[in-house]
Amino acid sequence: MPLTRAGRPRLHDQRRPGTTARDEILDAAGELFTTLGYTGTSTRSIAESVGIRQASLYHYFKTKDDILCALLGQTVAPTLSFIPNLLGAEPALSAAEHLHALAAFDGDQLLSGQWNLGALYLLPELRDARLEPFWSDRERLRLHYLALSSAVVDQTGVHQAAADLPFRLVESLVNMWTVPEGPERSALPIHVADACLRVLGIPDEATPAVRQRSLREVERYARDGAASA
Amino acid sequence: MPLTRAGRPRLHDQRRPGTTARDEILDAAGELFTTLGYTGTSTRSIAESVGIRQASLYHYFKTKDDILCALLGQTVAPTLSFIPNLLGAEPALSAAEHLHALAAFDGDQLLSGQWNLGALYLLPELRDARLEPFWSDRERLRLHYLALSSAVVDQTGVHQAAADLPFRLVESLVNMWTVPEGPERSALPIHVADACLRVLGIPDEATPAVRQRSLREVERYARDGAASA
DNA sequence: ATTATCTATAGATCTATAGATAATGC
DNA sequence: ATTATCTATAGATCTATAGATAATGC
Repeated sequence: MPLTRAGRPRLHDQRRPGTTARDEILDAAGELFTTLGYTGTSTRSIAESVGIRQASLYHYFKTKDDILCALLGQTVAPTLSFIPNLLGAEPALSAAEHLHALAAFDGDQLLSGQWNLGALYLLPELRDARLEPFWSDRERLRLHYLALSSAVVDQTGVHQAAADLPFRLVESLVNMWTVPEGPERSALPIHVADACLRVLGIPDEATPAVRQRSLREVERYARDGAASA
Repeated sequence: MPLTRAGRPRLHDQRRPGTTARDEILDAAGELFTTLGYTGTSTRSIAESVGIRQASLYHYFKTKDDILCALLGQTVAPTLSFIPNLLGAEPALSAAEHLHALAAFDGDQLLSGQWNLGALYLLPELRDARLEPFWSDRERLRLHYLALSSAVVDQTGVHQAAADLPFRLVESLVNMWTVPEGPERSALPIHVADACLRVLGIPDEATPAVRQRSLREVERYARDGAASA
């Protein structure tokens, strides 16, 4: 266990959490990209915020884009890999239960990170072609929400136009980062998941039963499923 | 009626709609800021897109910020000035009717412009102090949604956490600009307004009556109110 | 004279690369 | 030898200003 690492020493002590320099850079970039935007954040400001020189970033990332891609990879992927788990639940989940569990898990992902990484998807410069893989992941997620919601409105009789709204409701959690950390904020994802049901025409009286089954699946995954993945 | 205007002639013909150079600039900036972001748009690209030289922008706007401010002024203000009209309706509107009308009008504003100007509020660089007046206008609007929604959930028994969601649902229309222009898209604001009621616990069966009264107020304003303002 | 544009440019960035330097590891 | 950092810098931007120029208006 070396007391110091190989390579020329830094001029400044570590300022950012993370066991590797790469993680320190991603932490700084996560904060700056989400607060100042991608183009609004210079590689120099990232480096300063880590406590290294601007050129040293390029030892870990080929371009500024690469830093953004590494951050984006942390966002949609966990929710996408949660989906097969819901599809395989025994006994099978109803569309409403599946949707509720998805919304609760996804919402929790969006709010629980150190920085508001979900907001990166709202940056206009992200529409660029080089970032297409991340958009198509997100689009797959949206279509999954849409299919589940569509099945629900078929039963409740609410207009099909409502089927896009659960995805939008969960997405809007990225605009709720102003809520201070605490029990109120932690409860937001479940309130939003409940709201997804109401917006599709499921009466409020029917939600406790759906919520109970849904949260059981989410917690089971948090306990077993994620560990085995 | 002069055939040509005073001042040195431009090198290129007009490319942008608008009767004044200022409007041409705002049109170009509206497109570029909403698609590439604020920092991602250079003053040179705005000028090129208008068909003038970069320095000529500064005859109309003191700084790049000034261009953004002029665009932001076009967004929240119309909805805010619609509110007194709803408060003065005779006979008085119920909270649900008032909320529905507000959502339908606001949603229509967000979708009907030439560019997706509502998305400017999602740009992270906008959090800056110099743009504070626009944020506080938007916050006033949010609190109005919140008060109305709060009154509705008091009656339906749905959890208070739902009271922030109608504002978020309407706001999410800025992420629906991908829907192609046509009847489906024009119907979105009303579907979202309906969804605001369901999310607060009003059953779908009760919405047609609310919608009827709400849309009567919106149309009355479109006919008389806005003209007199 | 006034106006709206133009050309030219200052001075401050910005990203990325080249290559030196100062540690550890073998 | 390998690694992680550093210094230095090229070349391409970017915003904003100064001042020339080519119209109309009186």
